[in-house]
Amino acid sequence: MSDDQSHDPIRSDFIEKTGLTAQADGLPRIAGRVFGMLIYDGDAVSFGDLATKLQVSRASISTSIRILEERGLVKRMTKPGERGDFFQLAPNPYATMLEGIQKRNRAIQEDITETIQSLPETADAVGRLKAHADFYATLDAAVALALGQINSSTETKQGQQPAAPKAQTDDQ
Amino acid sequence: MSDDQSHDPIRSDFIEKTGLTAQADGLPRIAGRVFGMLIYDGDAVSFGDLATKLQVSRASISTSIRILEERGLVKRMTKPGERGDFFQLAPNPYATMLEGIQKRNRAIQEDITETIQSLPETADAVGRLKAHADFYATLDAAVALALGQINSSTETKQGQQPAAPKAQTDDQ
DNA sequence: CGTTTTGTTCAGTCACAACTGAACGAACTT
DNA sequence: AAGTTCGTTCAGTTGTGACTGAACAAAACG
Repeated sequence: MSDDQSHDPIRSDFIEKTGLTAQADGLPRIAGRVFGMLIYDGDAVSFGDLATKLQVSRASISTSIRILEERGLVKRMTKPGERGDFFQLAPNPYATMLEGIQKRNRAIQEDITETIQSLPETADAVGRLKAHADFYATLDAAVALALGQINSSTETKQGQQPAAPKAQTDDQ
Repeated sequence: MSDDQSHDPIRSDFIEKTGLTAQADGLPRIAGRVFGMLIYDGDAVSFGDLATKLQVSRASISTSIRILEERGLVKRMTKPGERGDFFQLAPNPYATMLEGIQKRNRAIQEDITETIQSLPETADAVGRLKAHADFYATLDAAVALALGQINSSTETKQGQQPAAPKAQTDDQ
């Protein structure tokens, strides 16, 4: 076995950093480490391996995986001969992440817009609130652009998987 | 006094939402509420008023203000006749926020790049790590674009303040 | 000068979310 | 059938950070 990565310091470093980044993004750190491990290792990883190699309880793996699935970043699968569940990165996780950011920005922007509308136009807060809303609008435009780029570049690089842009997986 | 905003439900609603948004961004909620109050009320607000109107301890105001100052979002000032400190939004807070995001994204991207470089090119993780780095690069480009837009639009709207684009404040 | 106000700091409290172990149902093995 | 293994769920623990009150130094009052 040429790839017993258990003590690869570069690998564990990367995984740890991914965990911290995720934590700063409001995810549990373990979820970030799972994500990092899936990026680094590439192929489908078994549930048990996640728990063992990351040295955390299976309960933690379960909830972390649930979160990552909810966000559309990870896909659960099975292997023909094998017993348990396996996991790998979802087809286009980065686009999905951007969509999440987009959704959030738009919700905030909407909130501010509603505030403005429920205010008399003469109120002197209106100008500043509009600037605030504009900020999110600009940010949204930028994210939309990034999303376009990422989608087009993945279509080019990988053979085009069906790639349904709306990707309605039957999530619960 | 036509502007006793103490019981304006729209106002407190906005301030509360700003607090929640800030919390999701990793700031203390009270810091977000201070920020929201400064946006809504516009003019310089005294230290005491912040504590009183937001109904929190002065200690909380102190630390929240410190954080907001460190991030360059709020400026401390004094009023000629008055006793204590006053606060108002920094000149271009939204640009500053974007710069913060930019800084973070670039740091992450750099980290990933270093990981890639310390890896043999043959390692099959390299491709996925590059995609990961690409994600942050694309995001960075988009944020840079948004930053450009925001800077140019504020230059247009407000009279142009010196607006030093690099704005080296002696931070912390 | 002494007294009051102002803002910061620090120790302590509190709330909350991450994480764990144990209990559980479901599916597989024998 | 009994016995494993697997993943989820739930109760309990733990760790962390927000927030407060009190103590404090500095400045403004009288």
